[in-house]
Amino acid sequence: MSKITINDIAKEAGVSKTAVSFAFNDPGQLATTTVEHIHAVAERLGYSPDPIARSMTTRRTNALGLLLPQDIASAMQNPFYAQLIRGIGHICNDAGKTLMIVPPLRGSRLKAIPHATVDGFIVVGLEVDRGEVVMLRRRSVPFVIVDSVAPDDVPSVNVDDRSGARAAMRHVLELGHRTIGVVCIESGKPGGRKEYTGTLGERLLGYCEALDEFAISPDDPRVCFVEAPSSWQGGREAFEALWGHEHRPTAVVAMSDILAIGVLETARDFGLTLPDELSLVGFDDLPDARLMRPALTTVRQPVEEKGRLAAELLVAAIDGDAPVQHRVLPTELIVRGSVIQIG
Amino acid sequence: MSKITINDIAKEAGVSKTAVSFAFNDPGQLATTTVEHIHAVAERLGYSPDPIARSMTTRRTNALGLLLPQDIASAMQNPFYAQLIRGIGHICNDAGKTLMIVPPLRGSRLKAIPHATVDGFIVVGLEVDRGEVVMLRRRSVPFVIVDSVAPDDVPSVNVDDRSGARAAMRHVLELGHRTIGVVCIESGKPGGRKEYTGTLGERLLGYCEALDEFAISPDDPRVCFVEAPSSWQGGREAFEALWGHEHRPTAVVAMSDILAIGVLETARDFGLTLPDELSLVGFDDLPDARLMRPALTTVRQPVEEKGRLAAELLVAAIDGDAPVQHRVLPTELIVRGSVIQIG
DNA sequence: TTGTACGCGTTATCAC
DNA sequence: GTGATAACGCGTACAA
Repeated sequence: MSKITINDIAKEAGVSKTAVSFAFNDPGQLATTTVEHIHAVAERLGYSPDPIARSMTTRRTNALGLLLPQDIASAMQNPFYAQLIRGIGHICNDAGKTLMIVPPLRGSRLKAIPHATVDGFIVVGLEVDRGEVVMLRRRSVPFVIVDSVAPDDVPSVNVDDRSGARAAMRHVLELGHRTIGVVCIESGKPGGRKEYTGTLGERLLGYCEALDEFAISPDDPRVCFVEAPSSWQGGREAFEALWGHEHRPTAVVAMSDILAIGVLETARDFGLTLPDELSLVGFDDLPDARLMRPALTTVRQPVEEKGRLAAELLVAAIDGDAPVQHRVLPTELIVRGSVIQIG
Repeated sequence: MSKITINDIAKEAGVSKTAVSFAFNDPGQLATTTVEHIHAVAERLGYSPDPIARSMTTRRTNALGLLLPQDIASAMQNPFYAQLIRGIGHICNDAGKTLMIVPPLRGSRLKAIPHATVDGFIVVGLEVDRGEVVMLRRRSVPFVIVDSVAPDDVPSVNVDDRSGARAAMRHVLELGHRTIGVVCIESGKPGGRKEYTGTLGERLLGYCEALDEFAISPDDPRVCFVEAPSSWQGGREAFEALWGHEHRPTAVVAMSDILAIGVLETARDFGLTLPDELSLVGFDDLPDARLMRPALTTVRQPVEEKGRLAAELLVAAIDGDAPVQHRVLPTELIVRGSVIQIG
């Protein structure tokens, strides 16, 4: 029994394809008895309209795409994405959409873009070369950029990373720390942190501004920058690098909570007691941050709100009524127990 | 500048549609110069093949569907899904697939199934009535069932919930606890836990078997069952219910870690010290379980492996070479610090 | 209610 | 060996 199509139903019910279509999509156009008859036949034969064929003419899939910068497994390890997806999910729910997670295809986002059957994309972690933007334009589907500066005609959602980062570093400095490890998120680009742009650049700038307020140069030997992928494992690597460094830090400032968590766990493995022997501040305010012991002092960014807003803008763009918006959401330092006064 | 189609390219390049199609999909069929010419034109005009039109003929979307029992936002609050998705993600990565998250549409999974443009579904949290199975058959796409008993001809992945649950309850009993709160996952069905089937039923059975080993009836007044949705919030409700109960438990056994976490946090809000004043055991072994203080004693189920396996089976089914498999993965009690000896 | 054109590619089959 | 012609997939939309 191969696939039942609308033709099978039309034939069996003795009506036209159009009638069958109406019976499912706009029953008001047909006599009640006809509708019932068609439904009965469809039921009996086990007919279900092919969603692809439908999309072909409606030009709609009712799916939003989330274009990831990395494979799904890595992304899902980072609670940031779970939260972002939650935000997007609220809108999917309201708007009756599904969510397609689109990872790079054979290592390339450019390859992934042309294949996804979605009505539009939410793009996170845009790289500096921005080939994606070109490719997305080519697809001629709407898209929304998250956590990167966007072209004027492309909606975007960002947070005030710089202020948040500045507040985090300032807090550490105010509590007397001067030997500080800074864990940066690896950009994947050559040039390292000198070439940071977008979110990473803003956070780095914020850190440096705070250091500057305390008359500390980023090149001061007591301030040690390391880079690591934003993951638990990355945090482990970062701690190991910092701990092997000439000046062991009294405080670690991390660009993400997941990094901070990795640092914390590894520090513990090394026999350290926190926060007594090492202070720690993160960025993101994941749900875990509140649960950890010590509870993590961190910078809250409204990740869920970010997802929600991005999805809203995307749905609006898909529906056509889209005054392009560039939104910047606030960040906030959340002081918990992971940074102590010293000196 | 409306949408560029294959016809535009063919016309502009002075070739047939076929040639353009070949240039993209099977360049070997064409002379090198022709291919280059076509690519140049496509580049200049900004052509990108429409994935829907392509799917129309290939009958492939290269998307796996994950059919959720609840809306995306709720699901993503539960780390179980993040982990499951990680597992699926590994296979998506290897097989070059995307992952479509399909929540109920207007409250109904049955409505969601016909609309998703996917090559197959992974179905979690199947309800007892199983209308989904009928609808999925109608769609005539392959599907794999996770965490429910499946028809013989449908692949499935389950874990040995009963043994795990039995081990958890036995552990609590062995350490001397006799006044016990059991937090069950709400099935959403009338009849409550008496009507549990599948995963929930197995876990409940496991608990009861362990109680039986200690000659305790499930109806013993010292054993108090409550039901709550499997979420942080559900854990809160559960604790409040248990704490208002006549016999305040010395130990709480929860059907999921996320419930246990909610219980723990709420207990803390009530001023309790854990594990001294309340022992706690979960189920799942989420990453958080290890991080919490006290670290959570729980039953590990290989969630990620479950996702991976389900995706593997689905991909195999899609590709047609599918000897139907019913897999049951093992569970294991992980003893950490959240249950103490009493009496 | 129906007939029919149409959407946008893919893939035989066929001609040069 | 290269490339074109035309049928096909499965619904929807518009005129009749």
